[in-house]
Amino acid sequence: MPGKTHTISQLAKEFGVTTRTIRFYEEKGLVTPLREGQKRLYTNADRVRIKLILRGKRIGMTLQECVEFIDMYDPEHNNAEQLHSLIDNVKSRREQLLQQKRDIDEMLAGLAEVQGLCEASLAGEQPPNPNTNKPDND
Amino acid sequence: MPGKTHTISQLAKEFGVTTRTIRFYEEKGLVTPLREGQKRLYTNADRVRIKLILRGKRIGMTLQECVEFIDMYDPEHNNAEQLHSLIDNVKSRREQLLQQKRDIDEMLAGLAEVQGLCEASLAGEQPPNPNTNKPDND
DNA sequence: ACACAAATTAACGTTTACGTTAACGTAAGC
DNA sequence: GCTTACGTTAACGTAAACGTTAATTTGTGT
Repeated sequence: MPGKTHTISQLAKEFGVTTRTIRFYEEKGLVTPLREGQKRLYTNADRVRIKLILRGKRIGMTLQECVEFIDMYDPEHNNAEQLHSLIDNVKSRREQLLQQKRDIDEMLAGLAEVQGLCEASLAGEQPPNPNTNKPDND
Repeated sequence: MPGKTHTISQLAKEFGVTTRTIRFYEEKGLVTPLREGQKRLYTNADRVRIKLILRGKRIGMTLQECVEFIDMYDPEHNNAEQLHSLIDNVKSRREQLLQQKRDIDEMLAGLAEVQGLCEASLAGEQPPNPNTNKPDND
């Protein structure tokens, strides 16, 4: 008993994607909703998978990477070898995520700088000369 | 006098990309290196542009978005209207970056959980039952 | 019974970001 | 003088992630 299920358009609306997108994920094997005749029925687990996919996409992961990420949660990894490789995977993922955070922080700093220049330029009179503030050298 | 310049393969090696990639960025107008006859000469400013492009890509920006980002630093925006729209742009960019940071933090939390399960499973005897820890419901 | 919204499959089109030859010029080292 | 490494343009190929018709089918209200 899958509890409450959702239609494709419910989920599409909830997540701000098209139904085509969700069906595309199914084509790629990312979700496998139940069927009631022709109609797709999405369990809450399906919903969460889609949520995780979209979260991954927001930070630039490919769909394949999203799947790999989600699959880490699955109990398919029983023997020690697979567990070790999974842990390695987790570690490199973490490195990558931490790098992304550094990148984002640098960008945020850059944005703050730009915003400061803009506001100063709007407030004061001197036309801005951002060249001295441009990222030129290391 | 552009100071020290770099060849395409120097930069390719430094950034871990192919020369094709750098030439592709030129095709798209993202960098415009000097020429010495047929050869491309990259100034340090070019180098930094490429660096910023690759940084943007790491967090999932398209090349076009990277350009828009970099262009915020440029002194092309003189009148008030453009400055205001630039500030708006900066603000929405920041929102997006902050969302990405949240996404990353959630993923890091997920990874920590997975790693914990793995290590527990390797240490102890009980086969893991990650179902109770899987992201099932809200 | 009939309209109409919402679901379905199927297939082709599009954009992005390069990879991959091909075919050739140039400069350095031996 | 010959190889080897590195440079060039030009053009075609490709994988990812959908968008976009098109041509039905199904479900719901009246």
